[in-house]
Amino acid sequence: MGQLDTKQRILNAAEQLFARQGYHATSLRAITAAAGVNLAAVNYHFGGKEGLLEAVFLRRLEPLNASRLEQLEAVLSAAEQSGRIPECREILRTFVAPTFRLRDLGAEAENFVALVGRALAEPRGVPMSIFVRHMAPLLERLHLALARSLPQLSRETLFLRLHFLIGALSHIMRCNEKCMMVPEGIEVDRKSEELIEEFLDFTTAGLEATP
Amino acid sequence: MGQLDTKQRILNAAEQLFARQGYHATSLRAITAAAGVNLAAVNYHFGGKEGLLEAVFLRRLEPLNASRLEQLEAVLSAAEQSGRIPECREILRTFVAPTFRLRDLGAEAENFVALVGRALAEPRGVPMSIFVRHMAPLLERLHLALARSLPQLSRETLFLRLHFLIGALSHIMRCNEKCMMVPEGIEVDRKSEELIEEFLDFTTAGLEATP
DNA sequence: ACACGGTTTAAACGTTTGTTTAAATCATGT
DNA sequence: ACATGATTTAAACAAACGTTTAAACCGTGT
Repeated sequence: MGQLDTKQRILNAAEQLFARQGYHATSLRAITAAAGVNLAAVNYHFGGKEGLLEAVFLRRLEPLNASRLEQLEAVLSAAEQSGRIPECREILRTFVAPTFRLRDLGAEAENFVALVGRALAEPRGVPMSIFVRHMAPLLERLHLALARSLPQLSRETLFLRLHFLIGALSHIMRCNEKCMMVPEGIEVDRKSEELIEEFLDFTTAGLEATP
Repeated sequence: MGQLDTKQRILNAAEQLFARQGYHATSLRAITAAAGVNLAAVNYHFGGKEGLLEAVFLRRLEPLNASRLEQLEAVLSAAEQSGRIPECREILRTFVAPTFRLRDLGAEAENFVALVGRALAEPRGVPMSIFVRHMAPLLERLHLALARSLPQLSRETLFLRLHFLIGALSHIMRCNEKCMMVPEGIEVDRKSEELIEEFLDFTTAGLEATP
């Protein structure tokens, strides 16, 4: 009990601080103080700062990617059974929707959303490499599915557009509140489902644009 | 001569290291060592690490934004004189093209491109706040111009889509080389002008999508 | 009651951080 | 040639970093 409790409290505190300040700018002392545990607990339970970051990622990324993969395969096989080419928008939805829906799981998960969004932007190194290691298989699967859904695009163009999409997604994910400079009197607190459709409007149009 | 030389060498080294490792992960000792100057020179010439970062930004951001603003006003007034509504793609081009063209100015400017791309992603704090301070006026101007060019969009939707665009831009700017995980045998070394058009294809289609 | 392995604790480890100091060096104008 | 102000230098500063240590603590099974 004590063990799980301590580990969980460290994970929660680290998730919040990593998301808000970044990996390098967050000290173990700040994390353990916020978690109310001893400084050495991080090295005892996670082997060090780097192991802690990986654990923070894994805790939520594993079920998230499992959900994404499951939905993707469902869309693909449903299309295949009815002899259709799967729609680009539906493929994207399997990747995008679980991400946005994380925000509805409470403030803790929202921190994770910002953290993931930031991992794609942090300098090459620890956070990026850890994240890529756990995302690469899913991304390759997605790339392949999109290539079949958009045969008119060259592989290079599709690859570029997929990265435009990833950039847009990671940016909007790390700007959960008023991080972005809103010009004046604009309400940006959309429901997650609305946000998903807004995002799909933009990105499917971009992906399907005639080259 | 000695002064300018020292300041310039510090700026170049800082630009490169900040871009590659991030602000917090780069030490003044690494910068001064790479620049071949004394450690104290940073505090003497720039007042500290934060002042150095601001100087790195300002050196290139000022002429860059001046160029962007000049082109934007040119497009707007040309459209107004001929009684047309300025095209969305041309408005975007004034903002996007000078950014991509920086990559043709040599490896040094390329580091700056990555640095700017990263500033939009770094944790809230020093780099982000410095960057926003120098970008806000231009972004408001751009937002206004797009609102006129896309009257069918609600202010909230336009605002969201503009952020999708900024996210895509900053992402592709910080992934200059093989930072992104390319699946297999895909050549992504596009010429800047090709990249601009690819980016405009994607983002104009996204912005103009029917809501 | 006792012993034992897992856990927590306080303290210290050696490094590295950004910044400061005071002396040395340089360039420049008279 | 000399004096003056700007620049560079080496050295040191306190503070904070991630990590390690050894002792104290805890619950559990015998």
